[in-house]
Amino acid sequence: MNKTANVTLTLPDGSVRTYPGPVTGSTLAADIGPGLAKAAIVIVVNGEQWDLARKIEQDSDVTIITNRDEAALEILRHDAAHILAEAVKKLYPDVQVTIGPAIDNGFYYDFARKIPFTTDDLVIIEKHMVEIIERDEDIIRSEMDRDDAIKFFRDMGEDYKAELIAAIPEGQTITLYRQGDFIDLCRGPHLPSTGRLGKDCFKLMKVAGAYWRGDSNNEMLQRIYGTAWRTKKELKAYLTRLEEAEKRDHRKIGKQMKLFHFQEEAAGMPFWHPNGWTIYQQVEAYIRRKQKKYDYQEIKTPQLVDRVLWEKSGHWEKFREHMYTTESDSRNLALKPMNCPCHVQVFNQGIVSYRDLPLRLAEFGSCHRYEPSGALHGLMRVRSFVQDDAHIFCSKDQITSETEIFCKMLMEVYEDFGFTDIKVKFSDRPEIRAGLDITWDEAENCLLEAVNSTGLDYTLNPGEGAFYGPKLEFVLTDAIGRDWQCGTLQVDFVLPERLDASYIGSDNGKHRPVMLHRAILGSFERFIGILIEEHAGRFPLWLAPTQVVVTGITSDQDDHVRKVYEQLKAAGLRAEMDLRSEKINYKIREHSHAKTPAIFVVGAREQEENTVTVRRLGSKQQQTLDLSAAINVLKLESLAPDQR
RNA sequence: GCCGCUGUAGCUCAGUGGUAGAGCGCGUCAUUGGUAAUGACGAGGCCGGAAGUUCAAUUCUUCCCAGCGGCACCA
Repeated sequence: MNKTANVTLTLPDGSVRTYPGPVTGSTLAADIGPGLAKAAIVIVVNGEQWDLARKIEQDSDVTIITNRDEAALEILRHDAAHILAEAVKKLYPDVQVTIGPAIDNGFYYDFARKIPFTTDDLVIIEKHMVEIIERDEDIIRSEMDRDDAIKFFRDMGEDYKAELIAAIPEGQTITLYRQGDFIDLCRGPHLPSTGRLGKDCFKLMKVAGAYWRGDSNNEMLQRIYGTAWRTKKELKAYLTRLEEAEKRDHRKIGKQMKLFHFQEEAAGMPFWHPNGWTIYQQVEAYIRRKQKKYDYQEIKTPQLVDRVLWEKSGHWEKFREHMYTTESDSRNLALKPMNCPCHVQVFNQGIVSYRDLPLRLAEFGSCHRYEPSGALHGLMRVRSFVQDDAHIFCSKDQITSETEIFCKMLMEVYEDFGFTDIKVKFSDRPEIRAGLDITWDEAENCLLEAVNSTGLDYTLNPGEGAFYGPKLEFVLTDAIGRDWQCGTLQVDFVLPERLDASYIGSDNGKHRPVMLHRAILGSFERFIGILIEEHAGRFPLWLAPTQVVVTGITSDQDDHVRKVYEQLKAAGLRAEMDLRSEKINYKIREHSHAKTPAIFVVGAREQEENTVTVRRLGSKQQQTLDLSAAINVLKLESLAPDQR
């Protein structure tokens, strides 16, 4: 290449700068202005992020990324990971560094070390990180030959790094980054120097174990998590957000509002209390109405089923470790972990005609799964749960229309619960699966065609299908931006085959039906957990365990309070009364804390006029209404969204 | 299941090698008050379970169980 050739850089606004030879991003930024030079983080060269110090030798389209850009976050977090690694390496020379990527909201780094880190270590490491930032070391990129790099790291005693390099495909450039005397294998890019990460913009959060390369057969490494932001203010906002999320934690609210509890003797299996069960029943009644509307038939199937059926269905082979079993009458029985094989048994009774299809069988099926102890998490991951499960038995040419109808139903349900931000994922065949590849080809094509015809946007989730078929997964986003996968639709050609389901077609011949497994809420337990966190316990009236509390100003109104309470009950409202000889302030405070949506206060005046003074949760306003008017307002509002 | 941390009154938590304490809640009594805490008194604990060390264990050690934070798993 001609060394003196001009290099012309084109900026996003179309302006052009020409240099007499290779030029770095730093130089370009400085030429444009000192402000930009200071704020610049990396430069995007023809769509690829480059370090500012890297020489651009060809004419290129470039964009300078500054610390004001969202894209800066990832780079900065990645740097934070390197700084963490340098600090740890310095403080604990016996560790081996492995990998340390940027993640949502922060970064982590995995270290191989015999002794685990303690939270005290974190404080020390954090201090040392601040020192590294204050030293403001240049971060220097270099390239190295593959074999040299492997030897280089092996000689340093960094076997994990050597293993990582060995796994990089031949021919790919291996880049190293050096800051001071710390060198790490890294794709980059990085900030120009360690000082560019604000010393008060990051925080180490927690230590945890993590398997080397994410494989539970491998040894466990020590992972340190941190968070990093562009400004101190952003960091603070993030920490506040975490605190807010913690206040919504359904386990905490579940205790406060007496919704449910767990105990050792039944780990992972909720005990529903009256308040929680009220919510549960509302949700169930709602779904039952929806299913009726969409022509589902509800059934109920046994809890304990002979192992033979699970062997036939294929579940035994894949999931026996996670099934509860028992023995009785010299039969091996398993508590059902799912409902589908039982639903096929219902389908198989008698002879089904093509005229009966699609046949939609729904069950609020109570299932048990022996989940690994470490997976349990409040209501979100339990060992006993109930699904809003249903199986649609149909012919192949009904898959598309059934999918469309299901998607419509699901969207209605989510909207009624207040979730409007829904993502769809398409999961195709997993590595371990049942059925022939041609069967999978067909199932995947059918489902793809179906989802395309719904017009919904979806993303591909490769290899994440169920073992018997591909699936759509529906992910909703809650009030504080967290995603929850709830709904699912799975196309299954395998189970009908295995359990020998058939129907008589118009040609008078025997045909295999297709099974569509589908759920909208997923499990009631988990969905209610999500609702608790979504609403932070302040449920809309139709779900609230207690909808209204009536109380008097003095005990002179006790009889009247009882009458109002009776009228509320007669109106079908979930009412309570509070006759304690406490001051009104005290009672208001207490019922507000209990998140009761409405408080009716009746004093001498209200009793006289047959009115109530209404105070709604979240408002300090009060309004005096005729009793019958107040009851009507609540009655209307307490209707479920599908009943309005 | 794996790594780490935690387990004390109904709840939230303090504490100690010599068998325990606070606030809230709960009960009793007084108080009858107009929209986020009226006061006094009182009752509550096998300090997660089992072993071990010790004159003595809630405290130290080991194992188990459960919870929490991650990892892995999730039909």
